[in-house]
Amino acid sequence: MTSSSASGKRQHVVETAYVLFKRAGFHATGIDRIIAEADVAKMTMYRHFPSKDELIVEVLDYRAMRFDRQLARLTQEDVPPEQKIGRIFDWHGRWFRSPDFHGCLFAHALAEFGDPGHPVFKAVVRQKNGLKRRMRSILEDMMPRGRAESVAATLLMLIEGATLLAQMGQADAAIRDARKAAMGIVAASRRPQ
Amino acid sequence: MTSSSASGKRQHVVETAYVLFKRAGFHATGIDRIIAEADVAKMTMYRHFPSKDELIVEVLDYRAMRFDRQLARLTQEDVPPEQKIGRIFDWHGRWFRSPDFHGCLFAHALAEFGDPGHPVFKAVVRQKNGLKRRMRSILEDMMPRGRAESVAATLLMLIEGATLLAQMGQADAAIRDARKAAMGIVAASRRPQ
DNA sequence: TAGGTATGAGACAGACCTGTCTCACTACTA
DNA sequence: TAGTAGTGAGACAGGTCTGTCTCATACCTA
Repeated sequence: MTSSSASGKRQHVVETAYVLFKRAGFHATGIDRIIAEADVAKMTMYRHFPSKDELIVEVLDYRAMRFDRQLARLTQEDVPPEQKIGRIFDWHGRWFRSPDFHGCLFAHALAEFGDPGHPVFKAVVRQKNGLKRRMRSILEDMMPRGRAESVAATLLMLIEGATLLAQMGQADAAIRDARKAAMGIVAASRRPQ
Repeated sequence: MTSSSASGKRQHVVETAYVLFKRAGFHATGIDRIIAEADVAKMTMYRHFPSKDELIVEVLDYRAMRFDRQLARLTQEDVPPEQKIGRIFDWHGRWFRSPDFHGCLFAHALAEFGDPGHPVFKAVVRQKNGLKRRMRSILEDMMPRGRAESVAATLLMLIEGATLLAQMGQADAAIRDARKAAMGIVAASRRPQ
């Protein structure tokens, strides 16, 4: 990490904070810990982010962007909608089995910042709605708009629930059951009524 | 609250802590806040609970017990299994609409205590497995044991996902879609294959 | 060379954290 | 009446928290 890169330090702080927040949570991770791990001066951090809360929002937005990009790449290919949905669930299954899986950072953020007016809360809502919107647009190719919204919400619930069960050590069964239920719901909703 | 009741203070601390944890989270709620709200001396609290972590476990176990009791009462009547499952979802719907709903305290605890070896983590797993077990035993009256386990896990995921969406302000749509999906899955699994 | 920008290092403030300790008080019981 | 258990009030220790401040240093560019 050379100091010449325009905002190298800034991004490095975001990524370091992400890892720490993911492992230990938001309140339990102090600024001192973040700057020590990132090997950055405290003032460097505070010059880029006016407060810890804004750093948290930045971390969440950054991860949401990366997640959305992966999702887009995963579903851009010209395959049937069912298969696209299947790929989303498969992707989650691989995520659950990844070595540093600690549950959903956004769900955790919602747990620690439950005030709907808080910027962190809003960042979480943005991400979850983004995922739902993406699934809905896939489903709209095979069912009416209103039905697609309902089915997308249901799939989102299955994904969120599976993520929670995966964090409790039931990753394999969770993704299997969730995927099966999802495919069943999608198949049952095929065609305009 | 008379001081004569054997463990009146103890239970009062548990219930006060529950309200505060629910609203603000675990790390964000300090001991000082709890004893001030409960109007007890600090030593009174520390004589009953050796540490904050053990108080948290006590709060979770207490809430898990109350929840399980309500669930038992809700499903003891002699009605078809489908109807029992429907009642569980309806109960969650009412919970989502209750004035002081802040999401699932156990899911929040999992977010803040992600270490599988931590007593709080274990308390969460106990509660979630308890809910799953109860649904499984209902389902076993209408489908094979292995199928009941899978369906119960799926219903649990729907409930957890619906709770998260409800916290994000989509309570009505969430419980409607989750209930509908659940009833569909249960109906599709009826009879021993 | 001169100037501007980003950074490093760390002291510092003020608040809050968990947990311990002492001493006095109340209420009940033997 | 004497003793015991539970409690209240608050000081206290030692640590951590967020956020601010100063001063020195490195680097790039004009």
